[in-house]
Amino acid sequence: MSVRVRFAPSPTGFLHIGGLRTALYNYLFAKHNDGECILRIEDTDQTRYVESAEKAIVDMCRWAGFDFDEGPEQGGKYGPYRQSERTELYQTHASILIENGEAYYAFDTSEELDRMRERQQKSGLAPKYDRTIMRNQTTLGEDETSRLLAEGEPSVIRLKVPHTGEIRFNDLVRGEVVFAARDIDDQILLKSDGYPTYHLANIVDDHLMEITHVIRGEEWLPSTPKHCILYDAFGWEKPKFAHLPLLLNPDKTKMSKRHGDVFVEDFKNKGFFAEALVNFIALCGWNPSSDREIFSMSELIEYFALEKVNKAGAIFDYKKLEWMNSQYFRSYNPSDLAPELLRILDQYDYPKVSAEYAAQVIKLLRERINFIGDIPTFGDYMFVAPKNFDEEYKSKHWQPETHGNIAPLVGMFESTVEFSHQELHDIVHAYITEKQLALKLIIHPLRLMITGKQVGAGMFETMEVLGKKETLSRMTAFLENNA
RNA sequence: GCAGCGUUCGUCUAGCGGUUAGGACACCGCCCUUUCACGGCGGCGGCACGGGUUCGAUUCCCGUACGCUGUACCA
Repeated sequence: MSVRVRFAPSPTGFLHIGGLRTALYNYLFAKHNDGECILRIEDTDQTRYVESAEKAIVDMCRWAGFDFDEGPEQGGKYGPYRQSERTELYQTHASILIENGEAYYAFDTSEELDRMRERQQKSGLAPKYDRTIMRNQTTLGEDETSRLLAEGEPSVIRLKVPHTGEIRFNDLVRGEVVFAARDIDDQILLKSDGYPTYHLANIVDDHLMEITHVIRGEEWLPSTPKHCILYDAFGWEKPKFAHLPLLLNPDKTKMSKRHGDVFVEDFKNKGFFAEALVNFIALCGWNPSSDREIFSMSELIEYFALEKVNKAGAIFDYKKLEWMNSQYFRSYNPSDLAPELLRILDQYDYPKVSAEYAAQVIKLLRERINFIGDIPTFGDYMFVAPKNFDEEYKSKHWQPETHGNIAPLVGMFESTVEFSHQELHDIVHAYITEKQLALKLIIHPLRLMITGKQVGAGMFETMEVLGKKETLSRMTAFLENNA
């Protein structure tokens, strides 16, 4: 049987980075096994529904470099892929459970439930629906239940959990997991608004869509026994389960907005490359037992194995992500990145530059920064002549005799043919040899005059990219006004 | 509270009874050098604790501690 997995997000907002990792692991597992990865939208909570969320989720997965084989957009023979379009399915399946005696109607109001939980907590008991004292099919009897239903009394359908023995299942990440049946709650399956809860919808859909492996976050581990009971109640075969470790904040709590960026959009906007982000989150909780850090998507697919997924949660190390981004930054062809730099440059007041020039600037500066988006600020002087000059740098390297040492160079640079870094290098070295000067007496003043800053790429390379005209104009202007 | 899960350098991790406990990020130092980086070299730094099992435990078992998640007519 072919592998079929699903990513089943709830469309309540932007895609969380942890959600992206869950989706990615599902995708990697599916592709590693030549199987299908399905997108299913779990929009059964009307109160939390966000219109644009579904598109945002799909867009971010595409940006990250993967897509789904079936889903609301692609379609497929197991559709529809939005749970809100499958409500009848859940209702008929809930009815089957009622008829089998595996589920029952309940009429309790939320106030009554609150009071029940309060009482239980006061007496030190775990809050749990007490089937024997509440207003439901078992306490009210069949006649009364039918009467209330006929009258349109608001009702829900609850799972009749067999409260003896234990529920055990094998988790592909954690091994055998055991729960005592007595601790499992009579979960609501169908809400009074007619929509299913996650638990019912999830099981019905996974079964009908022939999902073979349920790969989801660890937060679902405690409700998995309920799902097992449901599969049994329907008489269905269970899929294999794999619960992924959580992505954590630095304080080890579940990664959340309080501690900074958590949405994929945030990382995209911040300027991270999709490949770097994917590479990084793939390695948060999984490792192919290698000393390598950099993996392409196809390599991730090739090596991915659920057996190698870690059990413990992983703190999201932003610094390491930045490092990884810098690795990708340096590996790309500058020309391919030029259009993106041009787009970023549009937000600044600099004169327009060509794509070729942009590529040269990328090549020149990328080893010094982590983000392509840092270029306009770190390398502002590549786009506009400096207005301010680093005071500390100037006082350190511009001495009374510096003007005299530098001035002759203007003419020499003027007479170059190519203005290449090699040519500039040769000229300067010949000059300092003849004048018996240390290179630093020339190179730092040049950097100051031309860039205004004390940090940057190699000076001759910088001058070459800037070009003869611009370089000389900055030098003469500085000599006249600031020296 | 109850339940489940988890615990190797600060962080991500390798390890699946015998290793000088390996790599990466971060940090520190040195080298290179035209500043800053990159790169190279080196350093710092870890098996939560206590019992077993075993000739031998980071590794297997049981406790303890700590942490996390769950405990909704949310997913």
